[in-house]
Amino acid sequence: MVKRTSFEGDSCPIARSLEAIGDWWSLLIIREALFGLRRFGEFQNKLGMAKNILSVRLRSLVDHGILTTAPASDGSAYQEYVLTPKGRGTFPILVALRQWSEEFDDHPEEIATVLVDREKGRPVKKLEMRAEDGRLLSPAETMLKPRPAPRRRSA
Amino acid sequence: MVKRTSFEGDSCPIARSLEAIGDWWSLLIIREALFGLRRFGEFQNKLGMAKNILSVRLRSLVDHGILTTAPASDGSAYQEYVLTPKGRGTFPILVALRQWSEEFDDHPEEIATVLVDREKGRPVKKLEMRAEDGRLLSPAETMLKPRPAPRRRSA
DNA sequence: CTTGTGTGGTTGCATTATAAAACCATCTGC
DNA sequence: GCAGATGGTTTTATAATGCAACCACACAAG
Repeated sequence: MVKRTSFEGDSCPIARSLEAIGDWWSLLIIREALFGLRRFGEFQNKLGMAKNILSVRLRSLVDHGILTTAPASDGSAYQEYVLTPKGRGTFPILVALRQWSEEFDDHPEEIATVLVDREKGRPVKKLEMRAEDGRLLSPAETMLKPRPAPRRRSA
Repeated sequence: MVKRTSFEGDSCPIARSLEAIGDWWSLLIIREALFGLRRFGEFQNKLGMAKNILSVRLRSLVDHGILTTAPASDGSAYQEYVLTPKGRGTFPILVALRQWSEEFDDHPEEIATVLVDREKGRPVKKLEMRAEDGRLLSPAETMLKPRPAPRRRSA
């Protein structure tokens, strides 16, 4: 087989995430969905992508439990694509991508929008990683540990 | 042209990030680089990917300023690929991807490792988004604002 | 009921990206 | 200088992507 390698079954959680949303368009579709887009035509218009590709991606996102198809909403007989909790859970990923661009992009002046605190209108802080006890952690202060054995039948 | 659409020049910072690291392999290469891998063969062995693809990806990452080629390190006349600050800045993205998988994966028992606080050995908390004044923010408490006009020649 | 229009796709075909394997150049040890 | 390891490039085949054309259905007007 010469097909694109799949990360399904890989034990690395990063690879597993990429398997679901690691392609060219999925995260942008999710971005628009977080913004409230729901209809096929809305996505197609906003993203300017080919309809067949959009079709395939939407199906894939539904298969991965990120979107779900709702029968209707405004009376029309068409269906809509709405985010599941899993889909909404990608928000930190999008924020991290956004902040990386804001911090390191070679042409930051071309970035059109800033993510702000709705209440104060001020930019949000960089994502913070904290220990269980609340200490702020740098990458160097973390490490990977083998997953603890799953406790059996003890709820 | 029928080539893959490029997000270069797009005003959305998420699209701009994806332009650099939004493909199948780049984030995994970066993941290994964060782990300390530096040599072509190390990447190739660890990731099990085709050498030509690795070659293309490494070049692309270097072009995007995420990796840089260091002339040597252990005396051998080969070059190494090391992360730039921009490259190390992707850490939160990888953490976000990891945590998303940990929280929503259909088969979490297949995930091999946990990211822990090095000092205590306890899992790190979920990434937190905070306002300038320290308030913890949910997605709904944020919004996008047009980028403030760049102040000209005022330092 | 027939025609027209908009939405939501699918199909066909050309182009590009990805993958495996073979190949090649350079370095390293001897 | 020869054998093997390292670090790639080239070749060739398959899969993914993108555009355009097409089709199905709903709805509205005439």
